[in-house]
Amino acid sequence: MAKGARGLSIGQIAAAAGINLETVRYYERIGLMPPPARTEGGHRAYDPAHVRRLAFIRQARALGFGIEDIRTLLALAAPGHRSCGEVRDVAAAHLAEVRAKLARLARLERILSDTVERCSGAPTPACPVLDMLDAPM
Amino acid sequence: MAKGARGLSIGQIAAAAGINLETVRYYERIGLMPPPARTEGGHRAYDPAHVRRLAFIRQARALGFGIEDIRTLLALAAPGHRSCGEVRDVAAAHLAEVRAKLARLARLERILSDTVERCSGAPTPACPVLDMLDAPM
DNA sequence: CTGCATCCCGTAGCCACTACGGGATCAAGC
DNA sequence: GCTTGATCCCGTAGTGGCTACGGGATGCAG
Repeated sequence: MAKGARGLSIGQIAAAAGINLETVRYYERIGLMPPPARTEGGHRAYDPAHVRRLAFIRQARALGFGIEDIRTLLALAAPGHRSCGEVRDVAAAHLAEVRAKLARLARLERILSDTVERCSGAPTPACPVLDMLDAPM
Repeated sequence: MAKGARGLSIGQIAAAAGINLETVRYYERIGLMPPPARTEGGHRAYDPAHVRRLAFIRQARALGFGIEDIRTLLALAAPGHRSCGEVRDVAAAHLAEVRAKLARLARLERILSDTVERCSGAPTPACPVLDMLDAPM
């Protein structure tokens, strides 16, 4: 064996991908990361393909994709299977969810902001926040 | 006993407040709702004060307040303890969190929307979505 | 070869519910 | 009074996506 047979430790790929070490083990448990080779002593030994996959997962998580979506995306990203249409469908569905959450949060922001502002403003006798919570939407 | 000693069933207050029945029992388990009186057979018998409290909780949840915040708000809303300043602090802190989430979601929306749009547009050879997931932020 | 960093694994906790299941109780109709 | 069907009882487990903990085994530098 000349050299390259060693592989990266879990701590190393975790650091490389900017992911918590325990999260990497979690991804393996749920089948999102394939089980890597092991050293004689039982420690995980990863290769660069694992790092790329982990970076892909991190990126997808950062964009808010759920684990199941990522599972699908990883399958669709496999070489020879690059069906951009299906990928777009997954991304578009996720985008729709993001937009729904965005709209809901914007509504909340408006209500809370209005109410809190009224709180610091005019010297009303009652508490605007509590009033809002007592009144039905 | 003339009449009013009966009380509402859990199903009735749940429906009245628009909350899942099992959620009401959950709120009682975690101490957010006080334990109501019981019938001889052990069924919960609520009074109107419970309904008001539950409506308050529902409103606060709809505005995105967490359970611990609601616990605080309920204490601050107790008669004789109406300190609007503290209430405003809780609401303002929550508003800040909402704004942070909003900003993050807006970023995601922009990225996803740009990428998905590029997908349906020009006849590029590769998949823009997968490209984005492969590339670091 | 010693010492310390790292890694092993399983389990439990987080939040705010939701679901399930087998039995008890309630209210209304006859 | 009795039957029937709706409702309610309680405890437990599952959801998503991790994160934390603990006690022991390994890896590697000096």
